[in-house]
Amino acid sequence: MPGCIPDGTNLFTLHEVPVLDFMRIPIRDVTPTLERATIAGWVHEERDLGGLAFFLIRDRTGIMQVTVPKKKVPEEVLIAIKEVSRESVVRVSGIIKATEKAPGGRELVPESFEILAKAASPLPLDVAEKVPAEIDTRLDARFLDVRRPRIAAIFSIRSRVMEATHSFLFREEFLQITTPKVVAAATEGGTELFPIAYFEKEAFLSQSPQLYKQMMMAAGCEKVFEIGPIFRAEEHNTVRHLNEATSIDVEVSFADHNDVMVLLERLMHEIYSSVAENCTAELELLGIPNLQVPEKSLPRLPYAEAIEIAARKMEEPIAYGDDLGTASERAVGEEMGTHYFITEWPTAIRPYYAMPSAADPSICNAFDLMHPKMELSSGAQRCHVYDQLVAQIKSKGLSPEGFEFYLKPFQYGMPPHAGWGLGTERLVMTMCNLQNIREAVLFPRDRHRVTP
RNA sequence: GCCCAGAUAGUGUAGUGGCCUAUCAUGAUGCCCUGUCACGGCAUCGACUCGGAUUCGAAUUCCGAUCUGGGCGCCA
Repeated sequence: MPGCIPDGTNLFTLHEVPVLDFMRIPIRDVTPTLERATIAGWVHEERDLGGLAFFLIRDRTGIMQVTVPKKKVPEEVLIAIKEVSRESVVRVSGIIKATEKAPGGRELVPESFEILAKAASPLPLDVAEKVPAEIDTRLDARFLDVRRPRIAAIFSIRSRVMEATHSFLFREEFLQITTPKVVAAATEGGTELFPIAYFEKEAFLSQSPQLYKQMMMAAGCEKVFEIGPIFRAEEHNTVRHLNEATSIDVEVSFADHNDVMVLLERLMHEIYSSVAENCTAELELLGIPNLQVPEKSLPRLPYAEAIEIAARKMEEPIAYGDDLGTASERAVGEEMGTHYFITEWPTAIRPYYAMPSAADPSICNAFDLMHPKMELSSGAQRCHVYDQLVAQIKSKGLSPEGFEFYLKPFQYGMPPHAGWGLGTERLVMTMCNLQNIREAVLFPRDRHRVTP
């Protein structure tokens, strides 16, 4: 069978797609030992030397050279290679030749060269990366941008991050849930919400699944997770904020902050290990040949000590009770040199739902997971005692009436619980050493961008 | 929300009042080339965000608009 290799690795035969016309071998699987092959992909580069022309054909699995000795190929092939443009989709069949002169030690000499879809020119950006493109140009033509192997590698890694997360949490017997993204009111207060038109009612896009996760604790589910979008209507303009982000959210019953910190550091270790093991080619493309896997156990840095470090290393004064700004985060991160937790936060600067410490109610059982360059996750043991929660809402200057649907489960048997939310984009960004968080999302939503 | 910066061929850039019918690279088109791999050579094509002002003269200075990038706050 032409176009099929002996072990049946062909993608299409594997899935028994009856369109035999498209039978082709993934480029990665074209070895010098094959006699003939059909490949399909995009024209990455062309080099015409006169009597001899070279085409680099790229599919998802790799790039290989098609060599055209013009005097030795059919007339139709000559017509096609004259007509074809860069980034057109082609299907090429012919003889495989082992040769040291070609990348990968093999080349394809075509007997047929079909143009399946011609690409217009000029291209909105240079896929072969001879000329760089700015992030804005790239996002406008994201489909072309992602054709670049280096960019595709980011999303391959992101996919692996999500797979590792699922697999870890399922192994830990978590229940995967999905909760509404259209909500009636603020869940945490503070951050701005996107209002939406919802028939005759007022509604918003959800900024966090937090309250729903907590309700699932009252529902007796004990261990739940959700990976989904969160929306924040802040008009920030930075390389580490998005208005739509993907949150990995976890909530666990009969657990405190220490338990879920252990869960989080184990997850981080597992994600990094999985990427290091399964994404070697992608990491190589991104210039990270040796991905540093964080230790299974990460340092716990009490907030008070973080403030001390920041105060020592920074020009500007900072005192206990202040929020850690960007500069102080970096100063502390530099000192720590690894992922770490900031623990024992003052109750005054954390949300109403954080559980105050039994030993000292002025600090609470909240924590942040930090990468040396930025915050990745925040979490806490939640307050599960109804009267105490109402009191805390009031002490933050909020009105309990606005939290009726949230408070109700706390009156009918809410177990003690704790959880966290982890920013997927920030995780991928820091892991891949990306300079802009928009690199870590296919179609970012920022202050100015709603398309594509 | 506050602050800073920027906008020149499809893409990435040079340019600081006349030397700009605008530089370089990449690209596209045509010609030459049988081992390229950032192929090479020759020729051609293609741009100053918009509006106003200053000036003999503006890509360049000023004002306004539009669009964009970034810093801070806050956060994932």
